[in-house]
Amino acid sequence: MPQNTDNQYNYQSFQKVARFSKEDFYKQAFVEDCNTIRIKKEKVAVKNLEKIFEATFRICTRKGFQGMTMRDLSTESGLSMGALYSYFATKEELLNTLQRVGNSFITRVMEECVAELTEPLAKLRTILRTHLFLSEMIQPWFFFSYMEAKNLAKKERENYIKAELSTEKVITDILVEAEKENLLRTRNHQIAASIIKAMLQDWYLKRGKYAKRGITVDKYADIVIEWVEVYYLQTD
Amino acid sequence: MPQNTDNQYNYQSFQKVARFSKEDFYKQAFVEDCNTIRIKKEKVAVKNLEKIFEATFRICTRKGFQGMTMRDLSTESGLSMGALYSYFATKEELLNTLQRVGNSFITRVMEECVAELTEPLAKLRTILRTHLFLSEMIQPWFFFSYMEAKNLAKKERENYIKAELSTEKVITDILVEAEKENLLRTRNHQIAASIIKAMLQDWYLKRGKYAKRGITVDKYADIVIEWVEVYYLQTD
DNA sequence: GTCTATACACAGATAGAC
DNA sequence: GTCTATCTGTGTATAGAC
Repeated sequence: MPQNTDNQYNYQSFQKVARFSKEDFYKQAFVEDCNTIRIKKEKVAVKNLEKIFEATFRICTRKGFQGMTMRDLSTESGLSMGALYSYFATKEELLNTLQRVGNSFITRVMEECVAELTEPLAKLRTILRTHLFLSEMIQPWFFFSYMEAKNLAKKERENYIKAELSTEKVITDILVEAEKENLLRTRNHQIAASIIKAMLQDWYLKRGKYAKRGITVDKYADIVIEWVEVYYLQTD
Repeated sequence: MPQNTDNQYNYQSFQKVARFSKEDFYKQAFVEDCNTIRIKKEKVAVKNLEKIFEATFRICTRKGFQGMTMRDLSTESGLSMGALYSYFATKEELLNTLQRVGNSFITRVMEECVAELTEPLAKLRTILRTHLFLSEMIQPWFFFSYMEAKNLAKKERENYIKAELSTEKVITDILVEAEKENLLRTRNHQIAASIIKAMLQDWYLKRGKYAKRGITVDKYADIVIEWVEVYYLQTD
């Protein structure tokens, strides 16, 4: 992971220095599911999983998972109906796989990003930036995951909620820690964390709007951090 | 409309003093669509529209509009399949109607709420509170509208986006006006408005979370306004 | 104005050839 | 490992009785 001594930590360095990329996402999908996937050649499977996932995101952005038919997916991915079903048992299974793979990918990256940091404010800034950079890198996944969470089966939906709250908890904990070291004002940190979370989510939910206005992810990160700092560093 | 000389403006007074309520929502739906609705007795129609809309919200919160079948809707609303189809021509038409009615209702209320106010900061606070109170009163509609916007036909989807941006524009304009009168710091008001919009949306998108934590809409309004004021009134 | 019964299109899923 | 052809259930929508 990058040594995030702050200023030089931007989206470009995140992509370069980090030990992961979009491709790892699909490789991880294969490794996690290779027992249920009928195709055994890793190279073939990873390539097709990428086609399937990307096609799913494209279609679902327009009409949602329930609105996507397997024939849509077949056309858009370039695989036949039969081929599709050798990568997952049912349509619902595809949804579960997508959610699970994304969540474990994100959890891993978020944990790695602050592993070497100790100073609370640096940690806070890094967490916020990393979350935004991640949601920039795999925006379609974040959007999809948010929009389709309600269609998950019970067990998988619980996982989703756990992951949601865990991000918020990470932020809350850092805020509490920073206040203890007198680096921040006294505030209701849990509430603040959920407001901050809302700002982070807006990035991947309204990606098109920000793109149209020429706001890059680095710019947006600066904006969020500015709001947080003004809120927490303001002197009366 | 209430004379919103601020402090006493809360959710209770919003409901009491305002010239509208949840019931008006359904009445408006009938008036707007009475030419396509085959049922001519207003009392019957309004009562059934309420059943249909409420059932739609309940089902779609769980499985989305595409996931809802007409049989689901028939069961949940207590009307037969045949009866349902005398209120709208197709399933898609139901979606369009819901979006349209909600949008015009909201537009009307938001315009009325600041009609008698001139002081920019009072206007700002009132706009923010009113938006939150509205999304509290018809939360299921806000949630539904946000989640299903992508399923709309072209024309109706354009309307949705227009309405979205219009809220943001109203906030931006007030911020610009307030800065001109030296009531606020110089900031990028359009960006600020979109951050504020994200906070407002979080209320209806994460209603359950806030309820679980005992945060009322009045409390949440105070929180949002605090963030905005700290951001805009802070002195260097 | 509301119901039941039904048409018929299209969805998810699979078998078996290549 | 991938394809085409096909089965079967379920979806939207309507006709016509009450």
